[in-house]
Amino acid sequence: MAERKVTSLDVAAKAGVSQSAVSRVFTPGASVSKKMSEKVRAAADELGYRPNVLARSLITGRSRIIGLVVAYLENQFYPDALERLSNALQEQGYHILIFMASGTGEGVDRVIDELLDYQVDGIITASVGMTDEIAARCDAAGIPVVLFNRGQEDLRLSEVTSDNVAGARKIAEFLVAGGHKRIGHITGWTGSSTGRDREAGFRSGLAEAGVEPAIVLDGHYRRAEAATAARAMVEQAQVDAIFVGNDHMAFAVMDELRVSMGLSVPDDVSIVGYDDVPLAAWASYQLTTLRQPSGRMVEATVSALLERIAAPDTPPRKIAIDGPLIIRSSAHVPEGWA
Amino acid sequence: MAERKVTSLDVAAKAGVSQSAVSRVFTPGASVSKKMSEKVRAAADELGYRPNVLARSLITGRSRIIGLVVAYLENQFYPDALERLSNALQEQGYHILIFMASGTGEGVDRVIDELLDYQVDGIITASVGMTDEIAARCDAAGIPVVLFNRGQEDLRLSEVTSDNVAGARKIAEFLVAGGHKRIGHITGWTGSSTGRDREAGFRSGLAEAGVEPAIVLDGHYRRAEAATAARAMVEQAQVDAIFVGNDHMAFAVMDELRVSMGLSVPDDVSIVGYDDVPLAAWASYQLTTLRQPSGRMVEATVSALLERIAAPDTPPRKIAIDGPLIIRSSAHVPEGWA
DNA sequence: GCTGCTTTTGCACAGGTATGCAAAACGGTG
DNA sequence: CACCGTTTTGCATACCTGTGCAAAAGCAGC
Repeated sequence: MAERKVTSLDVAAKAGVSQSAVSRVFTPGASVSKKMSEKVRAAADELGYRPNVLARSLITGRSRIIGLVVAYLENQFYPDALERLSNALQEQGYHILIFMASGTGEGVDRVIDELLDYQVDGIITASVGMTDEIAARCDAAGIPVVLFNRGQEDLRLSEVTSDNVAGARKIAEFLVAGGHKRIGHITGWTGSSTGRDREAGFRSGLAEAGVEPAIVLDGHYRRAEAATAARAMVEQAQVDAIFVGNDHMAFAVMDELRVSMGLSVPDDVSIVGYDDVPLAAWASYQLTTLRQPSGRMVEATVSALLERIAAPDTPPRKIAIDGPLIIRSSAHVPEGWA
Repeated sequence: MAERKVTSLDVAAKAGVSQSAVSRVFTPGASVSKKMSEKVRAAADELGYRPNVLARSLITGRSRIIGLVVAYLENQFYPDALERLSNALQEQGYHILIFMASGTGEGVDRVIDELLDYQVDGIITASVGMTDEIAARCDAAGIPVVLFNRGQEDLRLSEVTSDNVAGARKIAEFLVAGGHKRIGHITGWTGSSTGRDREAGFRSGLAEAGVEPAIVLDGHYRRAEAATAARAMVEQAQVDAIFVGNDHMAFAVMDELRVSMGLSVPDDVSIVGYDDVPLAAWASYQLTTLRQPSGRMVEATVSALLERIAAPDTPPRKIAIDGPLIIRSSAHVPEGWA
């Protein structure tokens, strides 16, 4: 009952030609006469033949598989990016082998090893870093890596982020112009480049206006910690505005302030996020936030990756894409900023 | 500069043994002496050797890759399920090749063909159906398929859903007990089994209490259509409660009613959803909803799939898992239901 | 029909691994 | 040491395809 797999040899026999002829018919750009092509395709269709991609990769050395490592999908930014990435790569004939790396460090390395076992043509990590050792491994194996939404000093790795420093600076200007006097910041995880860059940009933006942040707490990109931090900021530091390190946390902050504490956003406290995930535009939140242009970030990621797959000698690229501030109603809007 | 890939032959040469010995050392359950194992592993470590999974699958006929087809990731239920699926399969040594099939029908078939090209060991589709033809193809190729959160009459396909009929009936009872007189229903897409089953269960639950739905409109599982439908229900049919076909649409409905129309939920209109995605528990929504136990659904999906991979003669299974009604504050709570 | 040129085809091999089978090594007993 | 039963090892082959090379076929012109 287990139907034997139909191979190119079966097709060749049926069509009365050689196996290599069959192979050529299914290899774009190979030399085949029209008559041969028709004969072979007819036989193939009849038998239901399709080339075995795995066997093909074994000989070409290209699997057309891209490994994707992602930490968690709770933050809507990542499923959104995943969907775009998958579509973009599918269009180029590549496919995504997906791995969850819940932890950082240890777990990630094991996961990347498994990816390499699958002979992937390239690796994308979403908001996940790599150890030096594993970066060296990928480099030695000739497999290009692109960090998506995460930076790392390593020169062997490409990276695509938004311009976090400039973006956060823009937010600082916006809040200062809004007349806020006591401004707090809930950082993303300070162990991540995005978290650090946004904090740095924000501080420098404030400093330019001669302002100090009233209070800065680490939110670790987690809802619960962000909510706790927000409460502390209001109760202990009397902030009138908070820049939250990403939208995902900002929603928790808004919930905590409005629902649990009975405050008004933005009348009592202005909230600004970072990412502009789809949720930010929902009527319940109307979050003012800095947009990470995920469409363009994905484009850049894909082209940086494919470029290095096609020409391995191309040096890795570090790309930072600028994004606009999307003004909604979670923060007081200064004159002339509408 | 392109480092040659290190193969089992290289390791064999270095360790002074045969290639088959190396293979056996890396094949669990093969006959190898302790000394041999140590010698080979030492050489392998030194060279950085890891078995080529693709070459292995070519000969074993098992790729340890599972194909996952998913329509869209905007509804939080799916990223959540994807994360669980990936973790569960990873634990069993399987990995996920992911495909987006935005459209239905035509597009899905092409995508599944591509999956088959990759010699996947099994296929999971999330909220995506299959044509007869492609189901036959998978069956002929001996590749088990599990429909996740979607039913289909086809006997060759396994399926795992929540018990949509019973769940929706529970919701009907709840709303009737709550004293609602004019109850509306925004269906999920009526072209899907989940949409139809929920509608049927809901209608039968109402009927049992001698109640007719005041109005039923198709929301197509889309936010915009659900919002429009909700407005129509209130303005034209004066409903005092709406059962919305899934949480994803329910959030849009709540936004429309509360923010755009200035109504109170649940004082003016009670809202009940279906899924219990994480968002439903957020303070801004506090959505009363029927929980689809995604943890157990994923477990069932994985075991149904692996079971058929291990023993191809096992018949496909149709599994419907019961879920509890999670009572929060988006709907009036009848006496004794707390 | 013959020559020279271009296109098409077949042959044979390679890519990296797992596995059946037979030969070799091992270990214990008399 | 010879014997026999059990492990362990190596040899050879298979999995399915792409591709370099040489042979064959096609074609145009005389």
